[in-house]
Amino acid sequence: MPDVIINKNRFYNPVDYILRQIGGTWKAPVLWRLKAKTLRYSELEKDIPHISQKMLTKTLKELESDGIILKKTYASVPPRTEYSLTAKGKKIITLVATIRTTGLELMKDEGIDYEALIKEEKKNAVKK
Amino acid sequence: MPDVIINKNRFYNPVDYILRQIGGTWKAPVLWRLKAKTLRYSELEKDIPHISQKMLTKTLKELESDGIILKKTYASVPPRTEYSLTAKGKKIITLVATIRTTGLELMKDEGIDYEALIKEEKKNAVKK
DNA sequence: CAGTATCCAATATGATACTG
DNA sequence: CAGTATCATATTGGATACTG
Repeated sequence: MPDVIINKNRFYNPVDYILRQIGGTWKAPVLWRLKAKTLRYSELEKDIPHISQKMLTKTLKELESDGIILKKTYASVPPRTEYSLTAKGKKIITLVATIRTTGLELMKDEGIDYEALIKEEKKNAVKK
Repeated sequence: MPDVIINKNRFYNPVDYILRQIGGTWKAPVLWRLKAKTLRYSELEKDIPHISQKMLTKTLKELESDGIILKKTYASVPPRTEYSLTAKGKKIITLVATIRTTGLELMKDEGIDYEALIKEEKKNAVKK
């Protein structure tokens, strides 16, 4: 498999090319929440468990510079910023969904019904 | 999305669960070569560009401990070791193939025909 | 609200030398 | 042949304090 240079970056193969854009801990959680809607910085921060402010900022910057999300800033007071998927982002979210499905399957092989856990979580959130 | 603990490891979501097993630079290149055949350590090392001996060893260990590949050692002289995909590995290679396909598509969007590059490389290898 | 800046620990990767 | 061991660097991620 030959190397390829795209935008001054060297990739070893097509999987490398994808994983450098959506790999790591935080890309997928952000993209997943932007799947169907535009969200503000603070909404993403509130909705993604464990993410630090630094990692959210960094992740958003990289996704934007890779052309996967679009950032819109409104010069209101206080300032407002909204993030949404680009056309490329919409292609990529399909892949994320596939990875997620395989994850659910392999978890099931380990005896874990993850989607049931999500329902549980929602129920408890409502109770509160 | 709730956390999940599998084999003493905490995962944030199903994508995290998958990427911790096949993410990074070297998992996919190794798996891709084991897709249809059993290979020896030295064959993998020869066939994967840029990989260091240390990273190959580490990658093989992690894939084995995650139940994705099987290691067979033959006590001949000199010793021989063969690696192959497990049932779980075969499920995972399907996903790797999908990631690869998306990678090829996005590369094409950047104006790069990666599969043509592979053919070129093969031709040059034969000429030599 | 939407970030920067700084310090720190852990992990990923590479380079080189050595071994049962 | 199939690895270990060691040293070094870069990147990832967390914690905390600060800002237009």
